[in-house]
This record gives sequence, C-alpha cells and structure tokens, in this order.
Amino acid sequence: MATGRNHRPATRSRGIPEATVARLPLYLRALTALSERSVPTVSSEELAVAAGVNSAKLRKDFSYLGSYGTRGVGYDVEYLVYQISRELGLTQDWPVVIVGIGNLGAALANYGGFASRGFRVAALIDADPEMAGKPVAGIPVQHADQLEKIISDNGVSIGVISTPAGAAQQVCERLIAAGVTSILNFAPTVLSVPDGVDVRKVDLSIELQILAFHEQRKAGEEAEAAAGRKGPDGDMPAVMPA
Amino acid sequence: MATGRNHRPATRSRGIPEATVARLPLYLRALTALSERSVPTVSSEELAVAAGVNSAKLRKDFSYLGSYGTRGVGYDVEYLVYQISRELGLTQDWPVVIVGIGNLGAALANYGGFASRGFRVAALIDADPEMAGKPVAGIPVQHADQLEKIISDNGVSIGVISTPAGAAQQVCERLIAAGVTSILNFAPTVLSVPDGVDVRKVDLSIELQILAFHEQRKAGEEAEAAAGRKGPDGDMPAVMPA
DNA sequence: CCGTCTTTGTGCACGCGTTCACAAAGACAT
DNA sequence: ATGTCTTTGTGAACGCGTGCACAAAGACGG
Ligand SMILES: NC(=O)c1ccc[n+]([C@@H]2O[C@H](COP(=O)([O-])OP(=O)(O)OC[C@H]3O[C@@H](n4cnc5c(N)ncnc54)[C@H](O)[C@@H]3O)[C@@H](O)[C@H]2O)c1
Ligand SMILES: NC(=O)c1ccc[n+]([C@@H]2O[C@H](COP(=O)([O-])OP(=O)(O)OC[C@H]3O[C@@H](n4cnc5c(N)ncnc54)[C@H](O)[C@@H]3O)[C@@H](O)[C@H]2O)c1
Repeated sequence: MATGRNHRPATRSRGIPEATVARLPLYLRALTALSERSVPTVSSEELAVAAGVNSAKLRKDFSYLGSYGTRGVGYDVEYLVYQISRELGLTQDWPVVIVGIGNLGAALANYGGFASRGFRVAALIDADPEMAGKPVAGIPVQHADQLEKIISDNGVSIGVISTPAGAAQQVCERLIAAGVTSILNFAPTVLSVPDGVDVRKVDLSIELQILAFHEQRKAGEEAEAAAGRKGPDGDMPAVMPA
Repeated sequence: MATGRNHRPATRSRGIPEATVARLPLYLRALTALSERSVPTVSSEELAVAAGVNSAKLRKDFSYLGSYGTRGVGYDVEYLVYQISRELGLTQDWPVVIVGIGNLGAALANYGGFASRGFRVAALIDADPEMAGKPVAGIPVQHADQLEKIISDNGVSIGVISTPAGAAQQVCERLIAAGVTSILNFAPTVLSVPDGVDVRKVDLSIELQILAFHEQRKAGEEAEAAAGRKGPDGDMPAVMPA
C-alpha cells in the first residue's frame, strides 16, 4: 500500500493538451472499473492496456495533472479517480437539455450512462406540438417555445442537438443566445458559433465513410497481392464521368 | 466554365493522410449540397467555409487526390463529388449489420442518412429471443445465433455494435471470426481486435466529459477575471479525499 | 541502514498535421 | 497574341503529439 503522499498539487493546471483531455474520460472509465473491483493500486502499464493506449503516453498525460503516482508501486486507484473527476469537472452537476426528441433524441434520453457521470437531463425539447407533455424516459417533453426559459431557469450550459440537419443551426443559435456555451451536435451539419462556444459533433455517416475508405484500401491491397503486380499504382484509371 | 481538363489521375493514391481521409466526408457533404443547388464550380475558399475548415488545408487535402482544380476558377462540383466518392469507396455498396437492437440500435436502423451513401442495412441482430422476427424500420430482427450465417451470406465487412458494454467484446470477436473487418462501436468499452481490423468508436459520454472540462475551465477563468487575481493558480487546493 | 528491484516522470527526437505565403497556371478581356 | 486578374498547388516553417529510453524515486527485504 502506498504510504508516502506528499504529492504536489498540480502545477500547470492551465496547460493540459487537448489530446490528453480527450483521453482522461477513457482512463476514468478504466479506473472506475478497477475501483468497483476494489483494486487498490494500478501500474501505468496495466492501466494503459485497459484503456488501450501506450503506457508512456498515459504517464505523460498524468504528469500534466501532477505527480500522483508512487514509483515502484503505481497509482492509487481511488485517488486518481478523484483527481481526474475533479479535473474534468465531474464533481459538479451538469444540467443538459436535449433538443429534438425523435428516434435518436429518445434513445439519448433513455441512455443510462448519461446520468452516471454528473450529467443530468434537465429537459427534453421538441418543436412538434403533438409531443408536448408526452413523457420520454420519464421526462415530459416540452415545446420549443419554452427553450429560453428552460435554459435560464435551470442554468443549463450544455445542449445536445438531435434535430434534423435543417433545424440545427437555428436551434444552435437559440441555445447560445439563451446562455448555452457547449454543444454536442448529432445533426450532420457544420454549426457556426461565436468564440467562446465549444461544439463537438458526432456523425455516424462520417465514421462509416472513413471505415469504407479503409475497407476499400484493404480490398485493393489484397487484390494487388493476389495478382502479384509490380507497379505501385493499382487503381483503376480515373475515367471522366459522363 | 472550365474547359481545360487534362487532369492527371491521382498519383500518390496510396498516401492519403488519415487526417485528410477524416475530412473527405465533410467536403463531400458540402459538395453534395452545392450539387443539389446546381452550382457548377466552387472555389477552395467558398468550400472551405461551407465545410468549416481552412482553405489552405482543403487545397492540400485535394492535392493528395490529384489536381482536380482549375486555377482562376475553382473546382468542378460534380467532378469532385465523383472523385471523392470514388476515393472513399462510396461508388460501391456496403452491406452493414447492426448488432444490439435496443434504444440506440433501433434509432440507427431508422436513420435515413444510413442508406444515402451506399450503406445498406443488411440485417438487424439481437440476442433477445423476444425480438426475433419483429420488424424494426421495416427489417425483421434476427436472432444472434444467425450472426455468422448472415455475415457470410451477405458478404458483410462492416459491423455496428450497439449492445451493452458487457457484450461488446464477445460480439466483436464473433463478427471478426465471421469475416467482418471494420467495426463501429457505440458501446463504452475498449475493443481489442487483431491487426487488419479497423475499429472506430462513438462515445457520447466521452464527448460530454470533454465539453464539461472546457465548460469548467471557462467558468474558472471567468471567476478569476472577475476577482482580478494575480496568481495563475486559480484551483481550489487539491485536498485528499476521505 | 543499505542494496535491490520496480515503476514513475520526463528529456529528447521524430513524424504528422497545419498554416502561411507565393509562384505558376490558366481563364478571360481586349 | 498579350496582359491582367483570380485561384490553385505546394514549399517551407512551425507546433503538437507520440514513443523511446533512462535517470531518479522510493518501496521493500534483509
Ligand atoms: N437516428 C440516428 O441513428 C442518427 C444517427 C446519426 C445522426 N442522426 C441525426 O440526428 C438527427 C435526428 O435524427 P432522428 O433519427 O432522431 O430524426 P427524427 O426525425 O426522428 O427526429 C427529429 C426530431 O426533431 C424535432 N424537431 C424538428 N425541428 C425542431 C426544432 N426546430 N426544434 C426542436 N425540435 C425539432 C422533430 O419534431 C423530431 O421529433 C438528424 O439530424 C439525423 O441526421 C441520427
Ligand atoms: N442510448 C444511447 O443514447 C446511447 C448513447 C451512447 C452509447 N450507448 C451505448 O450503446 C449501447 C446500447 O444502448 P441502448 O440504450 O440501445 O441499450 P439497450 O439495453 O436498449 O439495448 C441493448 C440491446 O442489445 C441486445 N443485446 C444484448 N446482448 C447482446 C448480444 N450478445 N448480442 C446481440 N444483442 C445483444 C439486447 O437484447 C438489447 O436489445 C450501450 O452499450 C450503451 O452504453 C447508448
């Protein structure tokens, strides 16, 4: 068990690289699993395997948070869970609204992993008058007219957009005008937002297209290898379209 | 109108940077919108704005595909749509299976944008015997027992996993054993796969945590600015947890 | 108290991605 | 044909992220 604990409290707290921030949730998930199994400490190597990253990268990532490890032993699981949670801002409660309660919005509303990390669905909002009042995942859907009031009454700063693409920019602008400063966008559109507002997007279609690219490349290489060709240009010639 | 068209057919076809590949679908979406409005040509600057990227980056990205632009004019929209589609492998049909038809899986099955780009939902698969035969989005759900047969009968190489996290690794292994070489994973787990298999993940929870981090940072900076502090360390002291 | 052995924290080098800035290409008018 | 004007394609510089490799820290046994 680790005894020495004169850890310095994270200098450089304002300089965590974006790539590191994006991995912290991954580490947190792996650590939470260890915590539930009552594992007291974990080495960078073990944790790296669990999170699917390089162990040197993991150690460097943690070094941005401060020196929380013990040489020869590893990292205290509970302590690290706490530190990462605090760094990510998960020790506080984040009310979120979901706008556009269709197929996807309803699935998101029903998603359990939402609430598990300090995120609380404060409201579900849809423009369809038919939906108003109907409960989805135990929460009554409210009409889009109420958007501004809901945001300000609940102090919402994070909004999720799952409306059709055509409505997304407009919804985005209303959210921002009402005080939202972080947006998670599921609609396949580029949202333009003022400085100071963060947007992250999730786009199924893009992910599939990236997979298709690699899939095609694999098939091409395979065919090339099978034919035992010499020339590196295995492409079909680029014929002009009609 | 562009007349000269002695475009060389993409040398370097085996060297497209990953970052570029990830942006091609974005360009394609913007170009498709232009195409629908019958816009004949577009400059790198205009297209860059539509896609939300830097115009120099866009030109460099396109340069990896070949010289498809015309100086002084821009790019031919239709031609570029075709070239990017071809490069991404969207000129062929990609049958995909979705495994785990719960809230999310059903939403994915209902998603129209799926089919729009050459992706065809070949089958919906779930382990729950209750669901077998029930149609979701017009496609009858099949039992997980049939997984291997479905994959091989349809020549499926892309699989989507939307099962609970606990089942994901096992489903992943079965998919791969049956011949799938690209996986889109919605379950919050790290999937371990052999070389040659591509995995992309979509994780709502991670995206929200990243947003929360920046949100907290904004709030901290604001408070600091308001208090007019000197010291750069605006953090609460790192107190040891109980 | 000292030696050994494990594991962290990080200096360093390298490669990828981004962006600037500009020469050259080519359309278009005269 | 020649000049002008727009826009591409890319060389070059820079910064960020990654991973190696190792010195130092510290636990633990004797
Ligand atoms: N379903 C999926 O799996 C999936 C996957 C990826 C992306 N998407 C994207 O997510 C979005 C939603 O998809 P979906 O399948 O749930 O569509 P959907 O049509 O089922 O739902 C859209 C909902 O948004 C509501 N809406 C429309 N305009 C609105 C506005 N101005 N304000 C508030 N609500 C409004 C509609 O009433 C409807 O309930 C789309 O942009 C889609 O492209 C969906
Ligand atoms: N719902 C969301 O918005 C959302 C968002 C992000 C991530 N996720 C993740 O996506 C996954 C699915 O979420 P959900 O809300 O649809 O859950 P869900 O419980 O509604 O659906 C899971 C489905 O998977 C099926 N299943 C279980 N084991 C299986 C197996 N071995 N083979 C085939 N099918 C199996 C179940 O029968 C069920 O129908 C979860 O891992 C969840 O964490 C969901």
